[in-house]
Amino acid sequence: MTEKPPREGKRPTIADVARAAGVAPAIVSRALSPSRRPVSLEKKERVLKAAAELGYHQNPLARGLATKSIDLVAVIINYLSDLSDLDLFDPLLDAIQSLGKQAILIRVGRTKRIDDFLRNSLSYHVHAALVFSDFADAGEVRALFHSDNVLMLNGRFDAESARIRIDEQSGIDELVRHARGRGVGSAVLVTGRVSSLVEEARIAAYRSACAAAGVRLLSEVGGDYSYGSGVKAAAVIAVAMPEAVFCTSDSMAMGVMDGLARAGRRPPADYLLYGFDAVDKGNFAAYDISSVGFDRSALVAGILAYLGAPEEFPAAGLDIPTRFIARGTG
Amino acid sequence: MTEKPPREGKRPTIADVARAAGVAPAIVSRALSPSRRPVSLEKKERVLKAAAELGYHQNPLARGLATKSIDLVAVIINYLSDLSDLDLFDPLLDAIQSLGKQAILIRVGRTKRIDDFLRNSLSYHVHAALVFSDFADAGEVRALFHSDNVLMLNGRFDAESARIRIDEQSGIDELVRHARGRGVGSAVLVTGRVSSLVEEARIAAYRSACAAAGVRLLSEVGGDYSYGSGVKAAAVIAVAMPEAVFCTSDSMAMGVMDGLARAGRRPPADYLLYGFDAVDKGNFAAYDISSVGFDRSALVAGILAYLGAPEEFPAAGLDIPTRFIARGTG
DNA sequence: CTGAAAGCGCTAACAC
DNA sequence: GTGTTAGCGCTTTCAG
Repeated sequence: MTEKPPREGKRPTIADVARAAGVAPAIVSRALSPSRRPVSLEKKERVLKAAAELGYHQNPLARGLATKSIDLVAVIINYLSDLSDLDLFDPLLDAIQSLGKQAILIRVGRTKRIDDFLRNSLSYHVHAALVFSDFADAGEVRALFHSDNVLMLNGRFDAESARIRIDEQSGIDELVRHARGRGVGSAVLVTGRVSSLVEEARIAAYRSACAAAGVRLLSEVGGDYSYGSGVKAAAVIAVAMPEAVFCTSDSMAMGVMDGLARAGRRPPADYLLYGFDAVDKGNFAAYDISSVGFDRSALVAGILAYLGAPEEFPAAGLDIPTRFIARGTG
Repeated sequence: MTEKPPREGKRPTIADVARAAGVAPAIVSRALSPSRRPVSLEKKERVLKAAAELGYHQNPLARGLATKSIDLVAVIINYLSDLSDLDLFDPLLDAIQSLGKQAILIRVGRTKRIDDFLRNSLSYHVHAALVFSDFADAGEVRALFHSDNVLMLNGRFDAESARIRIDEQSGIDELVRHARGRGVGSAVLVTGRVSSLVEEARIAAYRSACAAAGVRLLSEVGGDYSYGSGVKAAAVIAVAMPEAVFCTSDSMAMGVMDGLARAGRRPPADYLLYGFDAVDKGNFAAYDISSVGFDRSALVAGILAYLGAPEEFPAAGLDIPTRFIARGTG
């Protein structure tokens, strides 16, 4: 790292490199461009040498202003709080960076005013936006971003938007059939934040799967995806013990398990327990919870494909299938 | 949202607003600036009205180029994988955004070439960088960033760098004394990635605490902070069962607990088990692990103070004390 | 208080 | 293949 700006205190610019290499600034721009642009080999080498000696680094602000594009991907989430987030976002960050882009993580929390986060922010100019948060539909997001490269992963897509959908119905059907096969006639469903479209669809999937399999849904208990809310739900469930408990997150299932253990009820002996997400990072021996999962690397690969060539992404979107994953509790 | 750019397909610029309001571009710039700059109230109102009608949004790239600053905070981490990361980064993101800034998350993984991620990237021009990853020391990071606002949170600081240090020794001393008080004479230490400076210091703290308290450290078993590595470590530990097991992460402690349970050994009856981090999100009933923790909101508050006014940050850095948190296993 | 003009550092278009 | 020129959209002197 031979840092040696020509003018003290200022970083070298393309003009400095041009001067040092004895060429025009435009030549430097071309020589340093990743795509092959017309420059003689000899000059290119001179430029590269001069740039290295000066410790030159391109100013992405200036480039972004000139090209109207920037290698930044906005990742819009509600929270970073669930165990399953670790499984997903760590490899996702890696994937984004492998493309030479960087991720700007926007956590909208429970506000509905997503544009407050974007007003005058860089986010307007990102290469692409990955929308996991359900607090925005496709139209809103498109209006918010300068970029049209918006990938909806929250279920709130429309005909114009690129999307990846996790097909939860398939895995849920399988799960409920499995429970039925083990003699379950009635069950309780513990839900997450019901205002979410994804959660709404998930709940509907459980209802239809239960109806189809002949499992009676005794009640639905509201939670917030968290372990603590599962523990709370257990208090309600314990009153009229069902044969099975379906939870729309693994964390809640863990909570239910511990909550019901206080009442001396343990799966799978006393009831069958099912989670959702099939998290790796939370697959502890003490909570060996049967669940519904999908291939996360397939999701990341899909996102990667989108980021690499948004225009070639299938117009119909991508569907990632889910499947039932049998573990110890059901 | 009254979007109505004057020229089709292009976002309105400051010039468009100026034209609509019948003033000069400079006036618009001043009127829209957050800091109070000389503009007559009447024109300011005209500008604000015109901007709203046109759906004008400032272009941060252009502003950044002109002002050489941008409201972006780089957060540099190794991985996003531990349970404790959820406890920290969710509130941290919230805090950064509350300042009107956005976070760009840089995951360096196990590469040592951190600058590969930064080369020609926006990161060079961030308002500040928060360095959690230990793959860079203070000097390297300062050289990498255009900004001098680098906050070291990885222990690798020098006299010039702002820093927040988690004082782990205090909590570890307390923990070991606690174990000694319960009759522990010998113990095994399960460590994380030892190439990390923080981990190195943590290990040293355990050694000195054990020496001081009169606890014999039988051996040190290498892990990688993860649950799985804890399970593996248990196989080694089971051979010569110690009176206590100290782990440098809660996740590993959970793994050790499950691994030793296979051999029929359970804490606290058969041995005492201690973790590190005192994660909230992973504080499950089945893993009620005694641990060392610190006030995460104090850390976030410290970071917030730094971001708000880096130059006023105490030159001596900030120390966050840790304390022993007694739970069920020790 | 106002506005013209000069950049910030880079790329794209156009001549040569 | 090369160099010149003209912006990208904004802020900031600096006269008025």
